[in-house]
Amino acid sequence: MVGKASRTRYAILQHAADRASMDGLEGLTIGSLASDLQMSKSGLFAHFGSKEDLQLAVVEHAAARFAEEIVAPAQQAPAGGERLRAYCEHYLDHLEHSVFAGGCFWAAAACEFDDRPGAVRDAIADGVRVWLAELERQARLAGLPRPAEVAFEIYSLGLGANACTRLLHDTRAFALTRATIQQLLAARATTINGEPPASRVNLRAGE
Amino acid sequence: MVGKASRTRYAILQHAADRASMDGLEGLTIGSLASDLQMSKSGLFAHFGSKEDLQLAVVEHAAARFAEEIVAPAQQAPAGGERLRAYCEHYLDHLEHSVFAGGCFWAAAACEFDDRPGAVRDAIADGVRVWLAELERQARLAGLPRPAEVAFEIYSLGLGANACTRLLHDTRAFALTRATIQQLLAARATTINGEPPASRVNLRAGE
DNA sequence: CCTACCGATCGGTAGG
DNA sequence: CCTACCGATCGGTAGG
Repeated sequence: MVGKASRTRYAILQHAADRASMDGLEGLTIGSLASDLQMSKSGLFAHFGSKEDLQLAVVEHAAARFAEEIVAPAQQAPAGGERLRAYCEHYLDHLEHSVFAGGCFWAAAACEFDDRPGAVRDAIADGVRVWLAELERQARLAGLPRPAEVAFEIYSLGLGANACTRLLHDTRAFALTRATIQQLLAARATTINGEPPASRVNLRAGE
Repeated sequence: MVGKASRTRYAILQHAADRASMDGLEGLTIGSLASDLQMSKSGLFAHFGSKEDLQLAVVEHAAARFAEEIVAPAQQAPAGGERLRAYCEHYLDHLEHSVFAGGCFWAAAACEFDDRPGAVRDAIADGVRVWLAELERQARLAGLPRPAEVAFEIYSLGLGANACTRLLHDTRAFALTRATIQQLLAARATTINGEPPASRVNLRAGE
């Protein structure tokens, strides 16, 4: 059974991740979260030992949501190039439908904590590393040359899409990102500068 | 003559931009800035009318520094593809040499304010728009197809390079970014999907 | 989960 | 540019 306390905790984390995607993890305050959720400050605080523990719990929660909404659905697509496209598509959908009110939680968290030492930063960095490693793995399975470059490019385009839509309110950003990713996967799969891809056939598509 | 007050103001803004690149514009506090600069709170505050005015002044200062250190030096290169490469090179140098202690001020500011309405956000968005428009202009002068895509890609790779170095402390990020940009400019300049570039010769190189 | 409270710090002001 | 101060809010605690 899922206890009342854990349901309350989930509701706190969901709301906190939403707020953090807009105002940042440091912008979260125990007082304003409590008033949003109609609890007392100390009632909310009792679920966590400190503000840092709250921030860590929010990062964990956001990782679970990312896995649920972007990584898991893409497992339907065969490994390699098609799964890479599925990741991009689900990521853009996630942005387009504003799963978190402030766009990509990870883009916001990475920028905010990239110069602050501590456990929160380490947790955010781990999440980003896992994502980059998975992109690189699929690029390699797709037989694309320089898979680390492909992973870096796709990751970067995600950051760009998030920035263009959130900051510039540029509605063309989604189409632009889709076109750019199509373009880059096509270009990479083509012989360029005399370096053909290792294989055009996805040998491990069934794994 | 440059008055004492304006020199003090410059010193405040330089230090504030440095701090903001690490802790964000909202993380700036009048008290900590004053103590860093060995002034009284109200002494520092007197240079600005409010915290928001201070943030706006910091954004303006950062725009001037970006123009000085990235845009101006690249004017040495001929317009078009070479200038695009020069922009990338100077941007990466700017990151590599940590002109601001926390890496790219603009990447940090864009993430932080992308969901907060107000004058500060508008100023940041304007700065980003100017940069994207200049990248697109040079891509067009270079005769590259889809200049808006090229601009978006280069902008995104800058965000990626900043994130990889600051958050992941990944020292390969600079080389990876340089390689990726070389790759993308080469791929774009090549006939792909039956669409040749408008012109391989930079007709307006002398402008 | 609550009320009631703590010391510290916030942005900002008065008056010089 | 300074000292001295304001009300509000911060993270966190005591005690229940």
